[in-house]
Amino acid sequence: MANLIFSDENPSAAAAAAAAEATSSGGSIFDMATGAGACDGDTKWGSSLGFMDLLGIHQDFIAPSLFDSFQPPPILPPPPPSTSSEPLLHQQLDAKQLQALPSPASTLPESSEVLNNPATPNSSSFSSSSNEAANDHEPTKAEDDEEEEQHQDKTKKQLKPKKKNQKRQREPRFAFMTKSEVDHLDDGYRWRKYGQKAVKNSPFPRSYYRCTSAGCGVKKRVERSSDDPTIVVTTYEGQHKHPYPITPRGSIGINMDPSSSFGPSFVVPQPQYLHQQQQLQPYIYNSSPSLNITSITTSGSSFNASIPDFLQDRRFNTSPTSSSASLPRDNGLLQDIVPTQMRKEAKEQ
DNA sequence: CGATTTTGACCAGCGC
DNA sequence: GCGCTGGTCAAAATCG
Repeated sequence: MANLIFSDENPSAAAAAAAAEATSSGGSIFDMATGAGACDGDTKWGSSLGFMDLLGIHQDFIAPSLFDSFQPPPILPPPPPSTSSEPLLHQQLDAKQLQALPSPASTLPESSEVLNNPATPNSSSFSSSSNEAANDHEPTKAEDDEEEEQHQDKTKKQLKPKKKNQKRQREPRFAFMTKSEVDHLDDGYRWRKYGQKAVKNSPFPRSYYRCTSAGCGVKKRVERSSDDPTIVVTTYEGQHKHPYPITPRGSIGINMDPSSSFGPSFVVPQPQYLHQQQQLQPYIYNSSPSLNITSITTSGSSFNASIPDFLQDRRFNTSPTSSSASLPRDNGLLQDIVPTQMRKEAKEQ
């Protein structure tokens, strides 16, 4: 299996890298999803499966994993399990299996899709950026940035004073791919679209969204893979600092716990809710056609900081088929990194 | 009528 | 320095 580290600030490169790596490894990751009728084949992507479900987030799955060791902050208690609403989930692993995993890099999110037809794997591919995440090691700085950013929002409109001496600091990012017909995945938060740009070498535009909650600077970008239009690459930037929004559509795992406000709080929406929104297919990024793995990759010590709680909290897991035995050990991270040069070459071919 | 989306313009960063 | 590209702004249009 190939863990993919998306180059930090470049989610689009992430997608490209994913594609490139898949290509270079002989089989396209997209082939996996699209081939063989792509899982439920004619599934109505937009009908029911929750976004978080797609991420392999499993409500009642609390097997220990390496992620535990990366979890300083108290995490919100997972919403009540909803077994009936998670048809694609449940491949729980033995805790020992998890702990046997060599590194976070090869620690995989629970792969709900494994439960689907094995011949038609779905998957989601996660990645997190970490350069910027490293900056977050200084919470106060991050907070300052937030305030500054908010302030800028107001001042920009007037004279657009640009920071010249300091590079624009970005929030930690993480990106993942989801097989879906729906561009804008409903993750329970409310987003406002503030821009759209054509993507080079892609017929599909990239959309920019911002969390509508006051003071929350979380952004996300959504674009489709040019290689496989059914693949949506979503990149989150920043972390929500507010409880789950109460939407007209009902409460969704609202985090009412004040203690959670000290840190980023991605609260997992109730599956029931999500199921009403759309049905999406998690897309496993996996360079090995024979495996069915959802991977989450991070790099370095900023691992924790770069991954939103809603991801961390779910104890990402490996699928049975992706046990450590079938995975490269520590070299997984390195060997799977596709040099930019290689990616370019791959694309040119 | 407020919220959201659309869309062209603008700006910063980066590579050449 | 110049051009390209990504990211953002903001006015207008649209939606609910």
